[in-house]
Amino acid sequence: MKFDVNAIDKKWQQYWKDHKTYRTTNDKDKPKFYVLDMFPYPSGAGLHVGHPLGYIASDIITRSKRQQGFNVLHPMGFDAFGLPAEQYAIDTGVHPSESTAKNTKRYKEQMESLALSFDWDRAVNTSDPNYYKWTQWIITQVFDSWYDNKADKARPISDLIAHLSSHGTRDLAAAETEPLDISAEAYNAMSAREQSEVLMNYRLAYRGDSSVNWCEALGTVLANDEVKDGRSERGNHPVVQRAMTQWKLRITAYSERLLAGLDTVDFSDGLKAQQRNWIGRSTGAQAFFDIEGHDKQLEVFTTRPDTIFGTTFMVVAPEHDLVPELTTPEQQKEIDDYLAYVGSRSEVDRQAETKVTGAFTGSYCINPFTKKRVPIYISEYVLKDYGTGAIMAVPSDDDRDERFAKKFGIEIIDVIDKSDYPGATNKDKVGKMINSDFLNGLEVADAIKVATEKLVEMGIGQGQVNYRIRDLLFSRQRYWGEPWPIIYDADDVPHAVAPADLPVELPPMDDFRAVAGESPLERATDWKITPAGRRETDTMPATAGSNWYYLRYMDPNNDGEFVAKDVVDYWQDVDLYVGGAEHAVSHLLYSRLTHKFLYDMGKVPTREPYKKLLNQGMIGAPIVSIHLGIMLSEDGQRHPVWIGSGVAENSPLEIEGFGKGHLVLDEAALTRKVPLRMVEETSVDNEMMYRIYKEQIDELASDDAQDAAYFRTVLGQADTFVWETDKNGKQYLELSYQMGKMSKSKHNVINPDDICARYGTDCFRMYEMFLGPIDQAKPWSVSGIDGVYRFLRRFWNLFTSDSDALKVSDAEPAKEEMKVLHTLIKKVSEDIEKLSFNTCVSAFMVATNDLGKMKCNKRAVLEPMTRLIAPFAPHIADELYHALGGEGSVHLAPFPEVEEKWLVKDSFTYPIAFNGKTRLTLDFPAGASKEDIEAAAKENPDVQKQLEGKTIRKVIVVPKRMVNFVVG
RNA sequence: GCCGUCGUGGCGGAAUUGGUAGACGCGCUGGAUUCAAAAUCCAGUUUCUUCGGAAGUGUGGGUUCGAUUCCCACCGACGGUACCA
Repeated sequence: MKFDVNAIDKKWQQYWKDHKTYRTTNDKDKPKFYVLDMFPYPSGAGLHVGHPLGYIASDIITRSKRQQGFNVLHPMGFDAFGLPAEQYAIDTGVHPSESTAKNTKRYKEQMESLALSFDWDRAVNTSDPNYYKWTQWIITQVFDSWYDNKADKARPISDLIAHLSSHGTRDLAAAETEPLDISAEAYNAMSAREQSEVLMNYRLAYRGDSSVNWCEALGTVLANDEVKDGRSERGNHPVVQRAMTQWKLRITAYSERLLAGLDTVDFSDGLKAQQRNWIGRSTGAQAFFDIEGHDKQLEVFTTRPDTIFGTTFMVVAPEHDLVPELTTPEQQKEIDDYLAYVGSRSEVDRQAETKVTGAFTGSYCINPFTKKRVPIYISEYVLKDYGTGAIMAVPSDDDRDERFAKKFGIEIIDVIDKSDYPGATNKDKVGKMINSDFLNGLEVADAIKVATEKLVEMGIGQGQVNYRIRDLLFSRQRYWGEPWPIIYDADDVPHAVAPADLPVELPPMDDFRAVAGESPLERATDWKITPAGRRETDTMPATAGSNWYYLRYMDPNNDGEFVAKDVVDYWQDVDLYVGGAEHAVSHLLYSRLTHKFLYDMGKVPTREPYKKLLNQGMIGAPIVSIHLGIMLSEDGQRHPVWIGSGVAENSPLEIEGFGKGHLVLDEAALTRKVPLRMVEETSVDNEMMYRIYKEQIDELASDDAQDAAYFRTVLGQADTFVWETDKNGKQYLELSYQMGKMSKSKHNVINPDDICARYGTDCFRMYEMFLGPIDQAKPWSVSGIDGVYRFLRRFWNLFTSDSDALKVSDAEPAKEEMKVLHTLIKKVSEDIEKLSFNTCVSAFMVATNDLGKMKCNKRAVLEPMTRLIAPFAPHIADELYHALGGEGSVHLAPFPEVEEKWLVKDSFTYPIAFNGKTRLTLDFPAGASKEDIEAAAKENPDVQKQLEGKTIRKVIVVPKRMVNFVVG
């Protein structure tokens, strides 16, 4: 029996594969537990050490639940559609289906070598037609549905058609793009095309005009969450606003339920807050202002109807529909100039500077409360897409309105006396109303109510709730996604493709470059034209496939349904979902939406897809840089040189072959990143340092690794090195470093394969868990992994003799030994439940150290330990379990249960504190009463010494905790 | 600006309901073993100290017999978000 980690890894990985140890059946007799990892997009770079953090954590939960008798669903799959694969294809000419297949294979191999206990027979791939058939089926269901606000659920479109043809829009409370007023007669008299347009106003998947994020470089529109700071999240290309007709999902119909559902799930507060912010619910009032000399009114949304008396001007968005009508001839030029200015500014410009700009239209509104004329301006600071695209401006109580008023010389009327609330800002919504006629003297909260009632009474407004969230843009003009399963007939009326005709497969294409905002599928003419009409050529975004994948794992090979009813009734929902926080809004919000829709359709039994969510923290790595300087030699020559990070400008230098001189650092003294592998991590005077040694560089000549080639290129950029010498006489350069995200371009990616090959998979798994709390960001550092390796070796040594032979005794274990075992079982069981894996590893170390000191080799202690450590170190556990004569795999053996009788203590060690400061400890029997302890403590000579010359004012005794003397 | 998370030795981090701050590991120091090295093992390692002790969990206050933990104010780091009416 040898502690050969690589051989043990290989042996057991093969065993588990051969025996299908992790196969999960839909066995309804056992209690279920569903542990899900966010499935990855399989990129060409493979996994780095940051990825497995979550995978290992969920695997530990999975294995322990399995050992506890649960039927555990723990699947993995691939989010294979999407922009990156397609961009890669365009860059390299490799078809996305090919690169995806290759990367998927690599990911699977890496995951297998990490001993992640997935049931690979249930794997899904979103780009597989057998999978996206059901993605398309779901979207046809969404297309053929509308949202009934009265029933507060989605209903079939046929119900809506029946309603429209018998009652028109009367008594219809539906989620809609815009309010319609159509009689039954009018509806029935419409052409098929016109009726279809009416239905589009209500469908949950609909085609509509709007201003969208257009990315020229990617040739497609993007959803709001795919745009960051006016640039595309993928590729960092500029994004502009453009009016286009696009497919959308009516997520706004579900705003309220998406908010309410957050209270029922176990997600972190931060994540819930992010979703709430994204939905952005705000309560206020709708109000209509008369426009002087016009029939039309200007509609605004305000959260502060109490401040209408302070409204001294109006502002509408530059893109607002009424702008042309409002603009008077005298103001035409000014408005045109301003619109031209706005048009010239990109999203990035607009966000970068928040100058006060605007222009007067020449028109006026009438303030409904004061009856005064208030001028109407246009300005960038009012957004077309929020509220009604128009505001009533109250310069006294809104900072932006105030800045605008000051710039344009508009009157400011104070309407709120905040003197009772020192330090209150406008956002606090507090104070007493002044200069406001019937509102005077009211507190703001009351005034809001009264003012809203007044608006209703006057018939010019009402209370209203507004949301920031927009309908979800669900079209992409790209190739690598699910085609929208829609066919337009001869009248251009869209129809969902019948279930029997799904999937609508992607046509094979070689050139799928997007051209001028047109989907590449437009060019697949044979595919596009069908007997029933022309196909929709837009594809769906990557979220389409990932929105519902957790359901497909339950029943991955079902040809007749996306998931069978009895199966989903058994598995229900995800008990624990593990993944990165970067999906806080997009993926999690959209899959919650899909789930709620399926719930309305009666297809899933639960209201929320994910019960509990765990976000693993990012693992950072040092980005190490080498410094370039110039040596100005005495003869005036300039030589670029590599120097240590600590060498200051003007330091005298002397280099063989270059002569004497001094160091110059200028703009060109760039720092170059170096691959981590070439770098030595050391600690000098307790300071963490990174060094590169001369002897390592000398070795590079014989190394043909990619890193080395890069490094040689870097090193070629200077004439020589200015070496420093350490105490052993070795020459080195000191490097500077900072912590950062792992990325290929920073040369700080650490591949788990390398670590596993060197230390074994079990060591890697335990080390990742040992790094710290799972949900916190932390730096990767190789130092420390040796400690975990040593621990595993010591753990192994408990079972073996010096000559590596199994040496386990059947003798009765001592009480102390059983206490160590059960303390460990208790700690590990509790901490797994708390998702506190780092403390589990510590507990294993403590127990191993203790048993090592006791020289314990009793089977009754060691055998349960193999079952206990199995979720963490699956290979070594199975090896030792079998060595002890275990049958089957340790991973199907019962998880040890704590026996409290071994944990009962006869006595407790009490800290004895004086005025709260602990000075000594004393042992008292476990059953001792407060009085006994106090009396015994007072008699103790050490205590008396502490009490000398002092008066005891009070003695606090907490049994089984501590004793505190309050003295004076 | 707003929302959220987090501040503990040289480093990663631990500390149950408010009850011995620094578990465990790394690193470092000294020692054993060795021809030597690696590996392994043992001891020490918060800071200051007049060697009696004293201080100490970002800063300043508060509650308490007792605060890393609870409350208030502030400072800093990270993540998200932003003319959102």
